[in-house]
Amino acid sequence: MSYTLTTPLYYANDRAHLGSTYTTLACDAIARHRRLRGERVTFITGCDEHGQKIQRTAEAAGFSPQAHCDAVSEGYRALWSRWQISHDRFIRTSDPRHRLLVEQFFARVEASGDVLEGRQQGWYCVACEEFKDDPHESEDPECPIHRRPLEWRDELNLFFRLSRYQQAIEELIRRPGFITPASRRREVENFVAQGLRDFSISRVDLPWGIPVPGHAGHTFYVWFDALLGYLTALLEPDEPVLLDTILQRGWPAQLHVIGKDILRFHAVYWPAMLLSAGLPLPERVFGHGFLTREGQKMGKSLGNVLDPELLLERCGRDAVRWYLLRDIPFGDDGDFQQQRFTDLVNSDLANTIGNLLNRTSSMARKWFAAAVPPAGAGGDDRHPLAQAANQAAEAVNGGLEGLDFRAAAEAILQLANTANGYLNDQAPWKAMKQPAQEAAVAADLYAVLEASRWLAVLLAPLLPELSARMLAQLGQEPFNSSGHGEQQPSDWVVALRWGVLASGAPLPDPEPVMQRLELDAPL
RNA sequence: GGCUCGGUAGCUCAGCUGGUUAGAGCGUGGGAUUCAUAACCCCAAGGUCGGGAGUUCAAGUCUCCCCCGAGCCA
Repeated sequence: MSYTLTTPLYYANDRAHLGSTYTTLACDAIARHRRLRGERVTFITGCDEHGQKIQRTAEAAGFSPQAHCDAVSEGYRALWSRWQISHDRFIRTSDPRHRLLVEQFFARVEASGDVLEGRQQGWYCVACEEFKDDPHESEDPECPIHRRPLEWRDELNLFFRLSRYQQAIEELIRRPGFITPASRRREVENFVAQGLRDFSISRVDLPWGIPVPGHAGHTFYVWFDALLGYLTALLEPDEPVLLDTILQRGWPAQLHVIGKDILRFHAVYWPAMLLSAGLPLPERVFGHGFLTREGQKMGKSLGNVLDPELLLERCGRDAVRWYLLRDIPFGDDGDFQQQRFTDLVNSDLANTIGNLLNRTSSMARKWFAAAVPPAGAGGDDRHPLAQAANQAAEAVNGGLEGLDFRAAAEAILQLANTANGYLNDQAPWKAMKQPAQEAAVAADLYAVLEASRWLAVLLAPLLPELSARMLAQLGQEPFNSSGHGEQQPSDWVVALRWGVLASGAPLPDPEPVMQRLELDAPL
């Protein structure tokens, strides 16, 4: 069983922003969850490095395009490493191996008769790297997205015969579950229903690109080669570049996670290209929404960009991951609100979950020789908390499978709430003052400690670090969900059983597992 | 201009095929408690469900019109 998932290959024009971080964090949670369940995962990310926009940005900064891309992609790599992203592959489309693969892919497309010469004439937005259809203003048209002047182009290009795949693509996008969330499907359907037109896959006079074999002066259009990065990424770093090998290395992908803006490339152009090359299609394309900040679009002009580096430094990984995954329905647009961010992190993580573990461990230590108390009835899997834990686990697994992080997070919180409520109802601190209540108190504390352990286990895919800290407080080993190093794939599944904590096992000194966020200034 | 999706308590959102006093979490106010990270637990306030008209015994839930926001297309 192998699961291949990808983030977009981020355009190496500028440094990473919160949006790419968001996408990558979400994919990381999915990848970790799959690994924890024992699946072999190939989690791909990387950078898309060709195109005129990058060439110009590099030139403007006085660098060669390659040097510029080296720096930008290194920035991404370093950032993902700081966020502890568990990707298996980081592909750069300026990698020489990628060029070899693109050439092979193109040869197949050409052999299928899907490459045509044509004249491309029209207004071009370099920032979009796209031709714009019929700008109505006759003079000085602007790109509606970038509000920059469009450039007139009139060139002989190579075209991909997308029109030939009209029917195949219609069938594909009709398939339930191919485009998710379903709300985005209609948009693509409408686009396809208007009739697919051949699109140009090469540019002339663009040195910063992969040369098209057999067509001197042409380089590949950036989107054509970028998507192929998903394939190159699958090859082992040392093996020969052979297109067919990818079928043994995890292609087709199970999931492409992308921002909603590039849905069309992934749901229409990309499958058609694959069909032309005789390769199987990805199973699912998920287009998530965008993040705003305090209700406003983030942008340089507004000066309200939230820098992922800064966020990480001031707030830490757990807090940010939690907020983004737990509060923003994955798929919808979301708004980053600082007040809500700190409220939720403090309430959910520090108060509800962290404090539960802290208070329980503290009582157990105080009254039961700094160890896990005798389980008694607390170890029975019909215990109310055991049932709550099982329900939570089911909801977490279901939620994560369906890419509904919010549902998963809420299920975890519900278990924590139930456990807190149980503790208050049983009031062991009162019972301990009564005679002959030790066994009952022990059972209650055992059950709540177990529930806390389940919380830690269930948090592992979402917040691996908090999970590890909680497990340490319970004297348990953390889970390795990164895919690197030693791991027993089934450990996590086995851990989802009531009664794993061994009575008498020592409990370490309690220490808050989650600090409250105290932000005195806007981020 | 055409089409799509939203507009429900301060905030984030649930409310299936229309049916008792519209729900949850966070925030706010009060109470209780002391095991704990001034945490946990309990209770409460509060919303004419964007506006208007209509269908119906009955509409947040259906129809039409309008307003606002987001998006796709032209």
